[in-house]
Amino acid sequence: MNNRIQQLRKENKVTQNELADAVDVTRQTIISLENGRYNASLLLAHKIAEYFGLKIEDIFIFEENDL
Amino acid sequence: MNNRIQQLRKENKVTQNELADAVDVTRQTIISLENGRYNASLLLAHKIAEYFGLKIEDIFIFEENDL
DNA sequence: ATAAAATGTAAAGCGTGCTATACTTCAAAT
DNA sequence: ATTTGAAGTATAGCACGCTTTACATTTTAT
Repeated sequence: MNNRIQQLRKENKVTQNELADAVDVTRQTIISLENGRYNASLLLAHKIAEYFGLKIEDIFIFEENDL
Repeated sequence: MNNRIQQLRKENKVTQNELADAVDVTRQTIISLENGRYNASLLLAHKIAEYFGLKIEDIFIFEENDL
């Protein structure tokens, strides 16, 4: 599963630290999400979507391989 | 976090088994989700939303307590 | 009333989301 | 040139999503 977190972060000029604090996780979690090491939990996905004022499906990209 | 899975399932006359098969998890997983024992993963939430033709946020209800 | 289908409970085990800590690399600013 | 901030890597450890198996209860249909 891919996501647009890094892109949105840069568009909004937000650092990993700021985003991490805003959604209440560590910076490592944001790094790992951006670099595709694992998927967000539903709750974290929701917090991130809310932070950017978007829907979950607008940020997280579900592909065939995710089946 | 609450969800409308059971409600949607009954409205659409779908059994737990049918839904479980459709989204490729076990029946126990559906039961546990409906009874609030844990939250779905982002991927499972997406599959369930897709199954019912809805957005994730239309099915999973995020509350203040989920902070 | 009885059989079958649907829903539920319990518990052990595995993989992964997330934390915590520590160290590294690169870019920007002074 | 050196400091500072932002981004990255690595690793050990805990919590939870999900599976598996087995059994119990409730609902539906005949």
